[in-house]
Amino acid sequence: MREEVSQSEAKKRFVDDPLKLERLADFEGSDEIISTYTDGPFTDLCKGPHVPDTSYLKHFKLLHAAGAYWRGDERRQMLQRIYATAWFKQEDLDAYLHRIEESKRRDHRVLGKALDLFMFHPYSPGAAFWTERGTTLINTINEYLRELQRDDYKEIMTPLLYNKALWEISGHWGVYRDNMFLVLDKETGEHDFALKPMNCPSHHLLFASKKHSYRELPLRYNTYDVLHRNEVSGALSGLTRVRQFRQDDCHIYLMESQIADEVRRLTQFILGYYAAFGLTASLKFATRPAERVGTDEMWDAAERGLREALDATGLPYQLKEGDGAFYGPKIDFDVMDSIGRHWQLGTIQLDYSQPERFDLSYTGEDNHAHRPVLIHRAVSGSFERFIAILIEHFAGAFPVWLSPEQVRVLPIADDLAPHAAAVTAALRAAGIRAHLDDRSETLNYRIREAETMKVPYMAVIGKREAEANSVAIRERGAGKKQEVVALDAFVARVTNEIRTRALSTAAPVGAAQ
RNA sequence: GCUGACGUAGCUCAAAUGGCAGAGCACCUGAUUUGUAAUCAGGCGGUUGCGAGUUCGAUUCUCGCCGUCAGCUCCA
Repeated sequence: MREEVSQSEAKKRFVDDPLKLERLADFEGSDEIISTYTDGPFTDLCKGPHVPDTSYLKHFKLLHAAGAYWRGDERRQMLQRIYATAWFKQEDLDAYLHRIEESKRRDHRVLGKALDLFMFHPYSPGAAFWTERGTTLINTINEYLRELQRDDYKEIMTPLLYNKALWEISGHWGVYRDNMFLVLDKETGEHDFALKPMNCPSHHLLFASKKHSYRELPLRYNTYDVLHRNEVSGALSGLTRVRQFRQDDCHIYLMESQIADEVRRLTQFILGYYAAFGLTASLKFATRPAERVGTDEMWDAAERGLREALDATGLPYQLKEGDGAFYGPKIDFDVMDSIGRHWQLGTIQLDYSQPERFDLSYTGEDNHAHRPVLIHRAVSGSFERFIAILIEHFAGAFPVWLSPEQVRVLPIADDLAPHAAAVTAALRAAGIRAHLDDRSETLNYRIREAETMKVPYMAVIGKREAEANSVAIRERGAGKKQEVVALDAFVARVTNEIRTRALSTAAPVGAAQ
């Protein structure tokens, strides 16, 4: 039951509760309506709304308990917080719990170990070790990005370590030094160097190293360099929150008049990239935050430019007032995975500030120096986090083009191993990541292992197949349903799926006995 | 970083009230030659995360450190 009370009445009711009194004191003198809710013997101070009484909450489950700081301040006392979830219908509760279960089943930390993709070691907390299979996964994604960016982008590599003078120019030294890894310079005895936490300053140094004509713009530098951010230890979590990572980072130097066109291109580029993984994205437009650099005129121009560009794409987007970066407005890409979870991945950020700080310029048509506008762009965010999302999105069962191992060749008996080796070689020659498992284990054992490792295709080779130069294909998850096809046809089918980046395996290639 | 829980073989997990630490899988050896999700037998494998303290004795109790997890905070 809701009741609106006066300031003094509220104070009287919660006289034994110092925390509630503190909260009430915040409203002193304001016209905030103070409300309480009562259910049975329990009365709480709350803005609401609440359900009328707990009979509405028949379908609930307690989830977990944890400490939480009073008002989110780590210097304040810790309160016990109990998490629970409640739904109007049992089915809804079940569906929600099922989704939690499903998330657990797909946990990239568990699958990463089971599928032999990566590991962590206490000697380098927050930094992944990538196994051969995991490295293959990264490289495959990387190759795809390189292909997409081959024509219009200039891929560069810049140092990882910089003198603090650079970070003073960029402004990181003052505000973000605590989150940077500092390195001792033995000649000065000071921590004068730091590992880069982002790429932009180094890109600006390269840009500024020579004169640029307006004809070169937009100039797009992209990189996959390693970055380090010294996250607090308690924040680390699997691949989603790390200290060392790589971004598919890009900085675009351009004229104001080119913003709309560029943003449209970038948006299409990013959405197309997600689609290759079966991910759909929604767009968010974030405007000037309260704490920001630059003049209002600059922000007006930047927001107008970005907004017009966004409108020109014809795509729907959500407005997030005040959520922009301190140096400029941005478009964020919110991706939804196969079980309906949302992840913020890509971003397009307009920046008038850094070109100023780094005194960047290009020579215009009028033969005068002009300040370029800067766009920061990331597609996957970090590779580490993106791979974590992909692992959970696919539950480890990657489409063929992404799979670290695409085909496992299984001879039925030892005497077929030489032929199976030749088949493996033929698959590899066609650019297929194929492995031979000719251990003298039973066929069932080896099939089980290939299924467990989520290899998309098993090519079983018995006497009949060896004689006909065919393979008996078993598809991941398809059980006993096998299909015997000529080796050539199988090669054609797999290479085609790889080339087209098919998300699911193709329909049977038809008769090829 | 803060609060709490946890850390046992490569992995998943048992057990131990302070008194010789165990299984399955993996790995190795041998036998088996397999037609679509675990063949059989034997073997190897541990200062119970690290370091101190208490104790006749610590894997167990205490303290510190490292890491992981759940949250909080943070995320340029």
